[in-house]
Amino acid sequence: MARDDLTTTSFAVLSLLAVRPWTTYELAKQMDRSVGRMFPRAESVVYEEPKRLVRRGLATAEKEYTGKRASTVYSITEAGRAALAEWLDEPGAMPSTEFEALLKVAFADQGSLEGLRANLAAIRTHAAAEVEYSEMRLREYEETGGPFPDRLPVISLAARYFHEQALATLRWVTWAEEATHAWDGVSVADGAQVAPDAFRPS
Amino acid sequence: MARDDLTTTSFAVLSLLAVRPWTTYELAKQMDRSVGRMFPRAESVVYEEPKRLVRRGLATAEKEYTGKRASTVYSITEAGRAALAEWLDEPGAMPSTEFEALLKVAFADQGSLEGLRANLAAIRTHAAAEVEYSEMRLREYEETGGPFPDRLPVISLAARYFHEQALATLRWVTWAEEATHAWDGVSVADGAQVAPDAFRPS
DNA sequence: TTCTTCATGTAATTAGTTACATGATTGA
DNA sequence: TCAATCATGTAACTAATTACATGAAGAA
Repeated sequence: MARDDLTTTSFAVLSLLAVRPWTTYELAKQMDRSVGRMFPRAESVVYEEPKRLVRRGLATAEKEYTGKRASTVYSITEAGRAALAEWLDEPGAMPSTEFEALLKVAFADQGSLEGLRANLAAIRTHAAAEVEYSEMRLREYEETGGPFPDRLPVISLAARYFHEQALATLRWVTWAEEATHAWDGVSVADGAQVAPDAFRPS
Repeated sequence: MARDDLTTTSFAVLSLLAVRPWTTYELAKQMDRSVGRMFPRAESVVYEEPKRLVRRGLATAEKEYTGKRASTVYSITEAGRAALAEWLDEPGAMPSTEFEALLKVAFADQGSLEGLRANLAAIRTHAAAEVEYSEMRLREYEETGGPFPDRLPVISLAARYFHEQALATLRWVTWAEEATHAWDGVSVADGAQVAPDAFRPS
């Protein structure tokens, strides 16, 4: 008897199913758009999860056809809603971040100044895009209410989190680029200095 | 012939070895203290990596004894420094975050108001601890220069990133708790509202 | 003497990734 | 007719986690 326990990924998919029924294809897109920002998962995983939920009785599958092309629509069951509510009642795991580019910044003194600058530039580009994206989403919510207007109270909480984080990263990288601007090298010996305001954030 | 490619984890360990030689035990501790914040890994992984580096010729191992108790000290080789410098020259991966508690906030309308509040409270506690911790670290760097004073220019860049992020999360959760304070329920029907300033960050 | 820290592993398991493959439908 | 999107998978692989186990040294 294969045990397959429900993971956070399972509940992420179940959460989406609680909003409305979706095909796996739609689910994969939607994971990317919404859930993917707090819990990114590969497409292939998202395709497997609904089946597991069906095996557990938390969802049902229904085949539909567009001409000859088949698609499976998954819906949440009452048992699914109960399991979801139970899961939601327990506080979740705190954030865990992987940030390779920042790791390279922290050990930039073992590399080159160009490497450090290239890394900071890449982070800046990404952060700027994130800010733009999150502001676009906030505008969309404000103007149209988004695809699920009745979910806006909770959605706006999460949306604002991403906006704050993106802004913080952009502020940081702006400061970091300025702080390293005068450097002639990557180590103290070669002309790297601690910024005067490094420990006294303005 | 087993191929074992170097992962970001490998380079994380190699980066530490570039600073000074360490035993696996020290490495595991240090990963937790420094690298672990941008690239968290389980202890057992950290115990395996140095061996892989030795196989690749990027590090050397030397046995030492404290009485009868053996420990292995790993050191970086010239080839190791070269490989590290090469890796540092390429921009690294952008941040990827898993945040289960926020996922629960985003779908709180499928649960209970108590669940949402408990989650926000847990996030607040964690964020406050993070702010405190990062400020303690910043103070330490300012006052003592930290364990590697010559690395301070790059270390202070990373340290300030964590501080900014922690502050941003704390600001957000403070706002979120206030925004949900007047709610009587978790859905619009039950008395959840979009905060007046949800889309206009002050 | 007892607890904590130092010190190093292994075994079992799995969630997840990457890459590939296939074919239908729709719109330009 | 061609590209993009819709729609769904599988195969191979592995990095990583959790949990357990052992024993020495030093401090209280």
